[in-house]
Amino acid sequence: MTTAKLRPNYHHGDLESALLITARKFVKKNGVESLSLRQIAHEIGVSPSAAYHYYPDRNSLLAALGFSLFEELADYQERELAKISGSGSKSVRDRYRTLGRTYFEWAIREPHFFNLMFSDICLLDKTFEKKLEDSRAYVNLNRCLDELVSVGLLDKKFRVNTELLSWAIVHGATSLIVSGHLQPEDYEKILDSLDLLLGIRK
Amino acid sequence: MTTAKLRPNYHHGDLESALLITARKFVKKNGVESLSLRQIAHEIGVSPSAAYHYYPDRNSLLAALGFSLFEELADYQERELAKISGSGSKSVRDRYRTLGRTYFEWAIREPHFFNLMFSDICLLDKTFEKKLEDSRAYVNLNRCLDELVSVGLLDKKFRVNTELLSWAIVHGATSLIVSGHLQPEDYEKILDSLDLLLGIRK
DNA sequence: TCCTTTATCTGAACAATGTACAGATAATAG
DNA sequence: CTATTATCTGTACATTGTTCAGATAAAGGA
Repeated sequence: MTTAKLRPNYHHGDLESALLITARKFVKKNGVESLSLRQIAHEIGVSPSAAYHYYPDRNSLLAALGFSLFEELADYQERELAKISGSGSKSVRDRYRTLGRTYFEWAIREPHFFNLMFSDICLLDKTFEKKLEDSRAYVNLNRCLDELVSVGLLDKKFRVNTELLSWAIVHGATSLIVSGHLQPEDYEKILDSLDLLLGIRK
Repeated sequence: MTTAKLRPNYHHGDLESALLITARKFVKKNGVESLSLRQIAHEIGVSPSAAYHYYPDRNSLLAALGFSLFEELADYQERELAKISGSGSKSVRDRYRTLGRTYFEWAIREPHFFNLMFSDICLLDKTFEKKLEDSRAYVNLNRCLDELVSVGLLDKKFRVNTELLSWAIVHGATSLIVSGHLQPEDYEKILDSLDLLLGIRK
């Protein structure tokens, strides 16, 4: 505490990130629907309308949170990737699997986060405009697929939109499981089915 | 009109389905978030609390709507399937493609419906308990894959969880496009990428 | 040091919402 | 014709997102 204040939160100091952190806590526990700006303000110790100095409305705060969650996911993926050393064909294959597995595990662990990230709240947000090509997760996936080619596990002539296909499969399996239409054990089944079709033995 | 009434909606006659139909209209236009029980009641010409005789709360009405939308999707798919006659390898292949294409087109045309169907509002609903195996769309997919085998387009030994894989790919592509992370034209790219890997020429 | 300006937050207000509940009303059965 | 039951009303309450005029503290200039 730098200075003693009569009203410690009148000038909070970093209300913007406090809002984000508290919003994250609420969404993590009970999902997007349950998030209340007033409850957040109350928890921080600030008036109901204080948030409007930083976010024009409730959805803008949620969109900002959604954007930061993509960064969190990429962080997690990169931490897990770092555990796999080497550049041999086995390591590259491991890294490719890890990208999918971490995506899935993240979503299972934090389904409310996953739902926010792909909800229409985040759809039209300016923050997302730079989009895909700059997204770290997407860059990592493309790099990994290129490594699969250079290591001989994927023929170069088949490397056409494989990043889109990979994402669609992993995201589709994950989404169907998070939404309760498939079971968690189906994730492996789906990947195994693909491997079988592609003639890859485990 | 069977009988002239002083208050035509006091005993509405079929309020339950009127609620569903009106809820459908609201969700179709502006999505789940915007749905208001009071607006629905007002549009039907009934008091704000009338709905509670049929649905315990707002989410229950939405879940019932979600369930009916799966039926609608299956209806649409079956109408499109019926346009393809014959049982030759070309017709079977067409039918398989049609199942995916209709899923995708339905979602693009009615993104708010798609979002509701796979939201957690529908997650814990009793109506969904019979689940997958009874779902007409899922039955149709399995039947189509079996036809692919019997017609020689898919080796029997590769027919392991291919219904899960097919659903994951189509659903994943669709979900990423509906949520704005991919573009509509990426749907074909994803399917083409898979065909390329599987050695299927168009 | 004092005064002005600017950024930040308050507090009261408003309309809309989901939901609960006691009672009114109409259809139905005896 | 009457009693019963299903269906809907009307009122009420707490909560929410959002607005806006004004209070407060910090920063900058003299």
